[in-house]
Amino acid sequence: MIGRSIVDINNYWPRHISMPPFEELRRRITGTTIDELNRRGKYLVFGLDSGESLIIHLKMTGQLLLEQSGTATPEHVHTVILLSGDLEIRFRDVRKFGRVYLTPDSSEILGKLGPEPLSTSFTSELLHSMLQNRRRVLKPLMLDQSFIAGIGNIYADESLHLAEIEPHRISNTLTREESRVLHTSIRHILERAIENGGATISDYRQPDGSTGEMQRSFSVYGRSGEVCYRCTGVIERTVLGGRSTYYCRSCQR
DNA sequence: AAGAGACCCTGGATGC
DNA sequence: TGCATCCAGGGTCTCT
Repeated sequence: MIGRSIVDINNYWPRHISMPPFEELRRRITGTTIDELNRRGKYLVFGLDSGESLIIHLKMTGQLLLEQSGTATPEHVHTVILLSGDLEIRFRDVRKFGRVYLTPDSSEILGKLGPEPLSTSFTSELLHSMLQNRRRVLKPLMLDQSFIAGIGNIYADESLHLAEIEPHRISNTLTREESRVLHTSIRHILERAIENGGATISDYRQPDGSTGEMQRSFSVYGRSGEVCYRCTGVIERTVLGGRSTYYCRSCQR
């Protein structure tokens, strides 16, 4: 996509476009060229030669498909960005939770995000001090994108299990050693998830259409009633912060 | 400050 | 087979 110009944009589900209003967004991106592609947390950032950023969040079921114009369009494509060279970016999104933003200042959208967990500046000491400065239930805090950017429900549970830490723990009760282990675990799980092409439970696909394989490596997610791989405990499901939470009561403390 | 619950949506799985 | 209910990888908003 880099180097291609944006010829036009079509939208069939108005709420997909978060800001600005669609016709204004259309006017401002038509004729621009995609200079760079970046990611921040769970947001995809298209840097345009106009200086503006086109930002997309896929939420639960969003997919970006780069395909030739004129080819069969799958169901649930709500926004299409037409590129030079008869290519188009099709934003397919069954549940319609995804969003598109255009802004001259990407910090307007990304400014509230916490640190990138895989960056060198995200150290164990930083995580520990961040945890000490809050008094919140740990698992929902890990899902708070303004605390750390990019951790989702699956990887929060998997990280906590690897770290042998109970998801209901209050953040400022973690010892320095526990913070260190959690830090290592988060990084380990995210790196393995990337290596494995993400987790396909139902909708997620890699850019080439293939499924991810990380779901094969789940230790707790979706395993309620099954035996823990590390001890003799049984994985339980509970709800924390409104989200399914899987953990082993006997080895996560 | 932080937690609970509603809400945004569609579709698949399960139970009766 | 049909219908109701629950659940889902995310995130925002209101109320308390």
